[in-house]
Amino acid sequence: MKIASWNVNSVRSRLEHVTNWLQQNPVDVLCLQETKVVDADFPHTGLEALGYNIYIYGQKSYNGVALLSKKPLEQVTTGFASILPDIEPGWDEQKRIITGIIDGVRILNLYVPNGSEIDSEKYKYKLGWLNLLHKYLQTLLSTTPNICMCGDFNIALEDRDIHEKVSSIKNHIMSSDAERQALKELLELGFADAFRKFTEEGEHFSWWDYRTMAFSRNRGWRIDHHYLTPELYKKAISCVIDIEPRKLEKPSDHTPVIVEF
Amino acid sequence: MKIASWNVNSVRSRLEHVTNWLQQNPVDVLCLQETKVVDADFPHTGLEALGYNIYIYGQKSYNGVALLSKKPLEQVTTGFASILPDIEPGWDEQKRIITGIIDGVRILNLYVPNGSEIDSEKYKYKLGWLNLLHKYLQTLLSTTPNICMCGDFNIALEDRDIHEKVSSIKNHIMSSDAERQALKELLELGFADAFRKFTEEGEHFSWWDYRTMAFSRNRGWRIDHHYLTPELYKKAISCVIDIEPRKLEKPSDHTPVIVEF
DNA sequence: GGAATGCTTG
DNA sequence: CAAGCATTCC
Repeated sequence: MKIASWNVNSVRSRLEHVTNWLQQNPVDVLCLQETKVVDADFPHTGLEALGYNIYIYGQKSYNGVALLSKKPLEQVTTGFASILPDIEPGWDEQKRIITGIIDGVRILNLYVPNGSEIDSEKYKYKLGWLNLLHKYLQTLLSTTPNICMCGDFNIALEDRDIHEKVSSIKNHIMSSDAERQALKELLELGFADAFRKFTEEGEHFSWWDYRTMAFSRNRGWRIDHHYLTPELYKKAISCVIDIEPRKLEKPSDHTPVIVEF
Repeated sequence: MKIASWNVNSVRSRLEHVTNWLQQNPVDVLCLQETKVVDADFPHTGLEALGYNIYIYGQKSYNGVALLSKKPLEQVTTGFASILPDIEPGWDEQKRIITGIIDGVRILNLYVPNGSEIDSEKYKYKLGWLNLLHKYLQTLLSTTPNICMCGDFNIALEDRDIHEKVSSIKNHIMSSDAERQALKELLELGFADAFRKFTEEGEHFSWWDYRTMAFSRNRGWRIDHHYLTPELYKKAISCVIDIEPRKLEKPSDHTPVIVEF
């Protein structure tokens, strides 16, 4: 089974890239982030024509996630509150989580907040969001032990996940201690990085800023991840970053990552 | 010699259409209107690669005209004031006129004001502008008797230049009596419509509103013209509208018109 | 840098 | 409907 994750930075702007990529890469499930569209306006046509079932959780302008799956997914739920009914309302105003089950495997598609700048309000929101995700995962694990948690984490866990020029900067957003610590604590629930099962060296990235020719200089960050529970991690046979879509005209700033197990 | 006129509705948005069209249609001179760009930002590259000399008279956001010519043009001048130094300042704030000479023929490239609505301030500006153009032409004719005056006139001179659905409406902008009269008075200086030398029937248009599917219904207007002084008119061997560019993705609302003499 | 919104123009 | 602009976000 192949599960891909791709922050498309507007599914409507990227529709042709996504459909072309799926024709070349007919993965079982594609997890999209930053769809930036309300559900009523999601571009079903074209994706459904390729044989995908579509599950969406979107909003206007920002955020938004979607699951595309060849086989219908079971138990699709969106937001935190469906799993954690007692949380403060407001946490689901930003549409960032969608999950469903395929062949007994829970696919969890995340768009973790970016955080803007260290110590900003958005940074605090990011840490609070990750804290809530911790509880959310505990609940999920109690019923579905096999989870593929993937998406745009907006966190590079290690310095080798960041290009040389920036990996030395202390406390950059997406690599600050508090964010990394919060992510590590999630992973200690029993998740391992599929990409690092197969590739130890650095200079492999999934996101390059649009500015300052970051892509042509390969000044990127690996912030899109697939984290697998033990049984799935054991079964994983590959995890690759496909940088081709980043080379196209008007690309997303992210490129797809694909795990196979 | 082939002289084309094309209101491109932003030369930056239409750059690929223009370069592709010029490769298929290597005219001697291409007159562009509504370039919508300041001279510093005009996209020289690509057009110069096709072997064109570029003469521009642009402004931010609105209007703007340009001449592209295989051979260098002589005596290129822009605006009214270069020819009519005594006019009130202000008439050249909107960049709508550029002219130059090739093989003894003066090419005059115009973007006549649209006028918005009958009796509006913009309508009065249009009539004032045409009145000034009259004086401008008298001066030009005294030194260069062979003139190809072309561009977007924003006037359909006769009812056969407008699709059936609208040609009955009295006093529509672009076909009101005062505009037509102003244009006729210009032509009485000694200009004739190159297109009508070869084609008598209606239903030939050069502009279709983006709205209401005007192009697919062929609800257009013929408002882009080549008006020739007698000797050139005699020499004219064709004048055609090329509707192909209007069929492309993200087209201009106008399409090129080409005269050959 | 690119996509979103809301604005103005044609 | 499709340009432009200014603004916000990442």
